Amino acid sequence: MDDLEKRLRKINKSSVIPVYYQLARILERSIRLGQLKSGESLPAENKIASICGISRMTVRRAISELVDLRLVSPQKGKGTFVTGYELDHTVFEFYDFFKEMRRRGKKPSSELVNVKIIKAGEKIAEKLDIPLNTKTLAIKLVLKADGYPMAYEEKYIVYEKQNPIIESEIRDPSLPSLVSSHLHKLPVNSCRILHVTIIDEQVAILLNTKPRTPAFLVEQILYDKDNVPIGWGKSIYRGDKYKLVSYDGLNLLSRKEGGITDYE
Amino acid sequence: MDDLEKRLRKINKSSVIPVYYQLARILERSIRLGQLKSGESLPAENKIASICGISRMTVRRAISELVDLRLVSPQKGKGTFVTGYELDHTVFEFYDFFKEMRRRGKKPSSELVNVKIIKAGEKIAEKLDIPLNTKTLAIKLVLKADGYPMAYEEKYIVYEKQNPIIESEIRDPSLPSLVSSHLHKLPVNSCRILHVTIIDEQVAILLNTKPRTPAFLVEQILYDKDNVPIGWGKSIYRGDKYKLVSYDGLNLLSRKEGGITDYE
DNA sequence: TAGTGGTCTAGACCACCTC
DNA sequence: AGGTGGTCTAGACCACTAA
Repeated sequence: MDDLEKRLRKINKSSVIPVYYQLARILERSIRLGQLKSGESLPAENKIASICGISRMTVRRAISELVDLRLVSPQKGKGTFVTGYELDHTVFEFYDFFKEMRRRGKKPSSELVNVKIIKAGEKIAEKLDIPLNTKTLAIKLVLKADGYPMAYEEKYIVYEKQNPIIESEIRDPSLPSLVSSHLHKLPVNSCRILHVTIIDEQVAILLNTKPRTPAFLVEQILYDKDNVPIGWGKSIYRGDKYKLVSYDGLNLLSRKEGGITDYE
Repeated sequence: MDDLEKRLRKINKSSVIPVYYQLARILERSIRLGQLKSGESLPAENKIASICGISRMTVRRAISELVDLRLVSPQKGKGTFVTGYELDHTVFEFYDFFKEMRRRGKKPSSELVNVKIIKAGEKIAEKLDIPLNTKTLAIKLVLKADGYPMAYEEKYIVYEKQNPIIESEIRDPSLPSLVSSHLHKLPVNSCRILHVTIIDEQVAILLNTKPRTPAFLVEQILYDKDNVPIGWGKSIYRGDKYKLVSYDGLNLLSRKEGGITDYE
């Protein structure tokens, strides 16, 4: 408590480092190192402001960073309280295949397995909330990084015959861009579901791997602004080539969250 | 452009809904519905302020929400620009087993498979960065929800003989709390890795499932404030009972990110 | 030089909570 | 009534960018 006050007084108002940033780091350290314990409250905003000799708005800016980090939660009329220890809450970021590969410095490409106009079967009809046998554009792709097969993807969108199918768009593995270019409807909401699955024999051949190995399955449903489903896709990522990584904690360098990375 | 101005003028300063919130939603809609396109810039902060008749600080508060949503990225001296279409960036939240089950309204429990002091083998020695054969506390658990086995967990921490092992702490499936109670060292950083795997025969028996079915494998490494590893654990979650769900997009109700959910 | 975003101030009023 | 966080203002100075 008293200890914290000492540290608060060390804030350097004429530093190039912003005051709100210095303050946020002081408070973050105090919490993460256990000097401010879960359930305790921070000093009042006005008190911090007067201790540090800064404006209350600057204090609030610092505290809002701690709120974003879920270290602290303010309660109107009462105070700002340190929340429970948060190393057991993790966030995994997940990017589209092309973005992810570019991020990793690898060259993404896609190979068309086939494109068909099909009549919606039970599963597709349910996912897209359309009648059975509605004409549906079905696209199957193998996704590669530096020419090496990494993932397999199936995408389904309702077919509009007036719109030609452009191959370059089909090969782009982003369902949102495909949907918006074919349907001229904007996907505004998206739901993604991450499952585990086992690679079957057909996909194993396409991915040049053994059947019955485990894999990530990412399902994506896109909705327009009226929450009508307009596209559905599933992607199978080789389990031997992917993992999702996430870092949490004090050190700034490791705060950056990871995404899919090589698994070796 | 002109259209946006019209909407900006509609802001109601005497509403119970905060001005910054109204403004953030107007800008968010304009971006998500494609009226403000990727690469375009928002009106300058001062301009928005004068159009709406509000303070620049309030405008900044609104824009900072869009930054958090990754819809927009401000550039010093130039302007604030709409970023690329972001339905292809997903965040999966992941909670500890106990927290997750309570969130779902199920009663979590754990069953000890065994607790041993072992000599670190190659794998553990490498993960914890300790010499081979160092005494290590090894804990194996089955995690249950409403009595039904859902996950299997192994945890390893360096053994300190002066600290007794308390069963209630062992059964708590949170590695951070286990480490801090046994070692009296605070875990300050955490690294989690999400893999896919296949359940082997021994685990299949414990989880009352068939062997060779797919599962999530979550690895966690904990570090103290000097970035020395102080605990390692792996958890295997039944692939038929888990999925990670995430919603993105315009609608407020669906903005809330999902976690692990039942898979039926 | 003019315009932009980044930081910061010193107030203000409010709703909420506790006493 | 007094303290707390939530919102908002009307300025200010700065560093950066572009013409």
